[in-house]
Amino acid sequence: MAPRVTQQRIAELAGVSQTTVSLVLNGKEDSARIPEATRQRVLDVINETTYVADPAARRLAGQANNLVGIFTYEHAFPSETSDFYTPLLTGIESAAEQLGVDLLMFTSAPVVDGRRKILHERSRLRLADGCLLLGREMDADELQQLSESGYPFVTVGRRDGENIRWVGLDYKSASADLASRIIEAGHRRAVYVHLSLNAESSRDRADGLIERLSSSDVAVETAQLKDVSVEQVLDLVVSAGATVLVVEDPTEAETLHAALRAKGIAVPSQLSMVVLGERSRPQDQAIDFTRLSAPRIALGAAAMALLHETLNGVDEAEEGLPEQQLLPCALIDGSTLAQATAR
Amino acid sequence: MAPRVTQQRIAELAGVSQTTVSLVLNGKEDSARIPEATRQRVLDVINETTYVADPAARRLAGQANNLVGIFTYEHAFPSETSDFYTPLLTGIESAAEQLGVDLLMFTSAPVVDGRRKILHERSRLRLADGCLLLGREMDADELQQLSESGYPFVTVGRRDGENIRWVGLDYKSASADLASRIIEAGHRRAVYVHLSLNAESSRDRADGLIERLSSSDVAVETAQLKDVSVEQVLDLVVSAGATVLVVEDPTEAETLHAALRAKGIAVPSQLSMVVLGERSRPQDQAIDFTRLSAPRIALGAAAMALLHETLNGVDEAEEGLPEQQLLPCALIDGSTLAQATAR
DNA sequence: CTGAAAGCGCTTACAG
DNA sequence: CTGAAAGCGCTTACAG
Repeated sequence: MAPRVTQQRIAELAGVSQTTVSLVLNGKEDSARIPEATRQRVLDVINETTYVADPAARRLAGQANNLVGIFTYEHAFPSETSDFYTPLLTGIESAAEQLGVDLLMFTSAPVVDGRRKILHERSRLRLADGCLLLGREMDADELQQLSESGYPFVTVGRRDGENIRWVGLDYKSASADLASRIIEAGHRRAVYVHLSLNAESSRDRADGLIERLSSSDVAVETAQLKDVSVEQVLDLVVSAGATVLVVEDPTEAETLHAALRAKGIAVPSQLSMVVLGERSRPQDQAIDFTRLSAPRIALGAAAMALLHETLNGVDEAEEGLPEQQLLPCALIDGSTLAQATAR
Repeated sequence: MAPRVTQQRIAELAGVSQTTVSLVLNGKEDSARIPEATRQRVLDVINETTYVADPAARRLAGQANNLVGIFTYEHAFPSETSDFYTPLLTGIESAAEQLGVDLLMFTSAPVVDGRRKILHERSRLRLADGCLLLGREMDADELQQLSESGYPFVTVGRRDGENIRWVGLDYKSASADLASRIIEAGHRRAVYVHLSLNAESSRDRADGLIERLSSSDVAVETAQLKDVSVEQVLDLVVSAGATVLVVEDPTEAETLHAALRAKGIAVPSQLSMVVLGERSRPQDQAIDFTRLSAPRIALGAAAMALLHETLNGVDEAEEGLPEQQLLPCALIDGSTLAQATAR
């Protein structure tokens, strides 16, 4: 392998000192004013050699190196999770491009039980200036520890816990609004199929939905597909006398919709369905559910912007971003919520 | 921000020198043998403080960077291109994880006319040990220049040009094999709808298909949907008297299939269809085309492995990987290729 | 067995 | 205007 090009080498080629090269690269306008001729000579050599300052050395010497880490608790790219991560990464990528930062994906973090550990013996988090944390569920202790270490990070999604910067989605309000529509349509009994409530995003949805429904005395039975079968969910719908089935996860919603069809139960004429999320690619939206639509691309971009501000300070003209921010979700009418009818 | 915990600090707490701490952390068994008692005392302090060695400093002191760059010519994550990049990134990610390297996505490269330039003024390519290049079409000059600079890189996909390391897919053989099936089914006239032939992958498919068909005197008319409308393609099929429509891109194939259905032309009873690719997610495979299936996840992983070997040398026990390698594609029978019938 | 010291490639006061 | 030098937190010969 060719020996690494260093500032020292650039300096020799340009006939200046290593300090001058560094100054040309990072020179604040006010500090040392290098004559245009010298400056140009150095820049020419740099271009010829495609030299780039060693990020590790820069960092050690106390510089930000425009490297933002991305830590995903699960594999980021497999298709099973791509619905979750892809839109977030889309937003992050476009914001990163605009801000001129590169993205460091921490793929080397060991995966234990299908999840990555942030803080492990060989954690390389500090190679990046700061880090974006993505995942449905995060370990609160680990987050707290990271926060106390002073390492700058922003989580994508609301998190419980003190002093953590995040940008999340206002699932609670949107779920409550959907509950209102259910109430207005005259439904009195509902079944709610949700994911693990270990995730803040799932708790927020459950809270918003159930609080609102309960306040109007709508009865809600809940279940997790992790624990019970599709069959059992349908049985629950029948035994509870529910006229509306609310489902958190859009993929599970499609599974349930197919099962209902197979059983000859028509949606929404015999049973209404409301979904608290949607598939990430419009063309994959098989059924036009009455649902909430989360701005996940915007979420990724907003998280990136907040981290960038945390690292580089507030832009002069701008106001500072809030350290914790909830983005509103849209409601999609869809065609699966009908007036309640006696069953 | 809390002051960073350093080896110096650990050393003070454990009552040893900084060197000893370092030795405890990285000590090769054979070099310095530290007594178990000292060792344990140091480890205890490290555990209490959750100390992690600064990777930047480690790197500077001569430890491997373990950073592999990913350069995509277009945005990597938007859903329009996700079918293309996602499976590749899946393979890259899992290989990276296994090899213990992190991934540096060059999102800061300026996008000009929807494509990124590799070599620009502030190229940060050298942040990474080496780089994987992804994209349907690449600028041959740019590639050559990069190659001459001595920077280690591997392209995902076969490339024309000297001395370039790549892992590609054997589209040519697979397309020829599909052509053989078309011939065996008795077809004498075909229409081929392809993408821009600027890409090696498209040229390989066209070559394999057309050479084989021509060798059996099967007539082939070609068209690009970029240039002509769906309507015009259907007209071409009719005017050419084709009994089989071959399509390179699976998404375009679906569009054409829908147009045929709308026109009342049944596939395959009235017109056979063969596709030289497939959607990346099985569940998105709307129609069971007779097609070729490219191992794109394996492709990503193989490219990563080749780059890693380029950077770190050949593993002792192993044989070296070839610098240029074509992976075989599978043929899927599907249900859209039938015996030719007079029209 | 253990520590002082050089050096990795940078940035940034500080002197000329 | 320009460069010598200290220092960032490590690893690793090299001396005790």
